[in-house]
Amino acid sequence: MGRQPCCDKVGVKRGPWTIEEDHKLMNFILNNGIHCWRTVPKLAGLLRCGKSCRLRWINYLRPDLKRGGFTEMEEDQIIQLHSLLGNRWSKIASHFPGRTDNEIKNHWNTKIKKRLKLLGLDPVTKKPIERKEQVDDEKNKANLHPNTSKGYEVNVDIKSLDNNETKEVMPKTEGKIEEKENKLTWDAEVRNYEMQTTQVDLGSWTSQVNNTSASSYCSSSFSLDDSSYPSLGQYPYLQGNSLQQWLDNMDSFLSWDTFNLLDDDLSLENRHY
DNA sequence: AACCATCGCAACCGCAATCAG
DNA sequence: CCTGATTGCGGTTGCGATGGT
Repeated sequence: MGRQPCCDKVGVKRGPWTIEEDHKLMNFILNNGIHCWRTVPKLAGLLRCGKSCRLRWINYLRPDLKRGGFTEMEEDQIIQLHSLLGNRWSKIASHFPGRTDNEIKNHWNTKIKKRLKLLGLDPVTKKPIERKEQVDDEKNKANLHPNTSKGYEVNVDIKSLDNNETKEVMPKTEGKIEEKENKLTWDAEVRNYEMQTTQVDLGSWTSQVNNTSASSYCSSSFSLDDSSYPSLGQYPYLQGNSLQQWLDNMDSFLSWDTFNLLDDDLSLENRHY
């Protein structure tokens, strides 16, 4: 089945967002919630496509975003999760409240990969690079995975982490991971990892994510009249502040330190939008 | 000072998954 | 169940910032 473009690109603005546009989008979402991304730009008075609005909100405007560099602990956790999950950035990001998949992906590509290489480790296998090359040679000989030119994402090897036999992660370009067949094993694998992880209370985090009440403001299907949909009051750190106050602060929101300070005091709710 | 290379990150693109009629 | 619409995701690109020559 073919796919329509998300919007007709005629008359749709592209490129970097202006502060004015950000204000409009934020104002709209905080007042009305997200009913349907496709209608958001029209209702908010923006010449953007819904997809662009969604991305802007998720990656930049959401109040619960944690800005600032990744700590070494976070990096280590990303590396561990990546060895389990591969390039499934959204899954990885779900373990980092306030972080976006885009942010983690960028950080991985620009920093962590380099860091691992400096340590003489292959970013994918976390094994010494020499050994990886050997493996590649063997693959070439066997004429496997012609798409390796696509990059590192095709070689996720989590077998080395566990003796179970079913959790092989296939490259996306070769077809989607056999998620359904392997789902139970996969979930168990991730749970196992989470139980082993002591740096972050992943258990409570995932339970938050699974908690239906917590998911209420993350739902993408609510009506504009529905009191359960995301609104200003759903963001704990905004309670007590007027929308105008917050928007005023946003005049200088390129400096996100304000949010980071708030983040220190308030535990953030889950972040699936 | 001017130019070039590299880096970092926001934003875009296209596909797959999911939803709704 | 089928089909079209919408959302979510991961890969990639574009560009401003920064550093080096």
